[in-house]
Amino acid sequence: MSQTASQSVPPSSPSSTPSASAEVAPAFSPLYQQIKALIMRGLQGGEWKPGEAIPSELDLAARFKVSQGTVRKAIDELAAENLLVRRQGKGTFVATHNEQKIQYRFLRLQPEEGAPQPMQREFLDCRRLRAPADIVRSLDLRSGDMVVQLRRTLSQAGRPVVLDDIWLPGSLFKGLTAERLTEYRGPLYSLFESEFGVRMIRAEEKIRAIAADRSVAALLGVADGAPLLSVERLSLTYGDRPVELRRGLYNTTQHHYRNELS
Amino acid sequence: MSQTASQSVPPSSPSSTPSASAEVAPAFSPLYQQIKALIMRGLQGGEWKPGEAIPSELDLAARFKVSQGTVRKAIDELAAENLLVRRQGKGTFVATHNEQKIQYRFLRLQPEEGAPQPMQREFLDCRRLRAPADIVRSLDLRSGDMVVQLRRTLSQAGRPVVLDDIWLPGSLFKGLTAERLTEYRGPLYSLFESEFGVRMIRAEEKIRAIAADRSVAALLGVADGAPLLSVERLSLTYGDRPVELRRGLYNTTQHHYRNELS
DNA sequence: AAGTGGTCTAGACCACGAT
DNA sequence: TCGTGGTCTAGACCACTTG
Repeated sequence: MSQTASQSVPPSSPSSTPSASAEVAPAFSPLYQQIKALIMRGLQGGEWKPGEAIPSELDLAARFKVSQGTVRKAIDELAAENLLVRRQGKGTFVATHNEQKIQYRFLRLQPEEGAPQPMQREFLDCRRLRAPADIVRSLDLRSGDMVVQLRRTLSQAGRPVVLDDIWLPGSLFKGLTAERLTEYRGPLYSLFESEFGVRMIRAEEKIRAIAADRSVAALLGVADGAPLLSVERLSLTYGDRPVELRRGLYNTTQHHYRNELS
Repeated sequence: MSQTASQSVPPSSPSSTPSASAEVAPAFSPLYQQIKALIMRGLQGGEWKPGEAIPSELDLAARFKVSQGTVRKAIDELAAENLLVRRQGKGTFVATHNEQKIQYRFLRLQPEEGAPQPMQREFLDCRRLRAPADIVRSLDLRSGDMVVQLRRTLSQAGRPVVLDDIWLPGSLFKGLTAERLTEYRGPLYSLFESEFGVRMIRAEEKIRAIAADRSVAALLGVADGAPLLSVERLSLTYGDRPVELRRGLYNTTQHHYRNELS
């Protein structure tokens, strides 16, 4: 804590926070935000792995020399951002993509009627190539960098519903092969998390309606020119660094994309 | 407060909260939740109107005979749900749909490039009729109830981008006419709020891709069969009562629907 | 019974906005 | 200068989970 920890003794200089040089704009942040940043750094650095418990509030309070209430507020915000999950009586846990409950944390597609069903995956392609210009831009790479490109479908009752094209930075996904993909049980993000230490925290989606071209129509089993939902998702990890670009095409005759506004 | 307000004197009976009969499941809720419910009742009852300030935290604490911290936590949650807006140094205000800043609180459509522009509205239709069966179901009406049906477009640079069909319970929107609609400046929800006291708090959307039929294609200036984004929105007011069904068709050649996941 | 998160209180001080 | 929300603390007790 650069900010004086014991509030009862006021700091002599009012702006005692910043790191002396370079920094100009922030100049101050509440204690709990600093604690939040420290916890986040621990998460990013792998001090606590997904699914594991972080230290108790009292432990963290002792470690950081602040009150439990301050730690609590930091954790509250991290829990609100879905980075942590509180469980009363048990502890606070690092969020993960392989919870038994919500299978696809980011997939908003729902069947028109009835409860969400598990989907069957099939991988059609997995290759490494130099990133095309648009991918370079989206993933914030340098031109010439390698990317892994995947293509897969999600099916329900034998009918393909989703066709995903996925691009991943080659530097982060060194040993990713078609084999690893097909043999892995569970969501892709779960594999990314456990095998490559890449944790998707947040994502931004751009949604459009497009017409199926011939090749896509064949893969999804729809008519040429049929309307499809185009979902372009950019997934981000800690520090809002982009680590996946996904272009999905959804057949929405039996499904819809569900969203809540407030 | 049915729960004992002064914590220092513990209640003799541990389960002194519930209202004796009928209720079985809840049987207990934290003090701040009860305060939250009371504030929400004030909002619903119109004690404080949209845009107005609610009493200060200390005032509310005094009124409800609880500490400021408890009121604070209640308000925190209401602010997180976008029912209230905190403004440091000024007070806490009732959320409204006619803020200068975000013009369309619920419209997620963005131009492909450049900043969001204001859109031109045009009303094509406004009529009262007996609710069709599907509308009855969605709006939780009784069969035979009247509804107001609107049709309008939103355009940008002279090109129509959105075609909305809107259904509203007739009982809530008694004096709604085409004139009122065309002469009103500002978002529809702002008009609903100020003229009819109907406040949209939350909404659920189902999104699909569909092909434009002939009449729609003509209105949106696209080819017959062109893919369009179909956005079905159910808007809810206090107590999750549905008060609007909106079927929108978006031309997403120059725009996209933006969403954030976490 | 022990340990965890969850609630509640009371009081201090800070930062912001209006006066 | 005053009133507002925002931060921080310290301590009490409650509710849930595990041994």
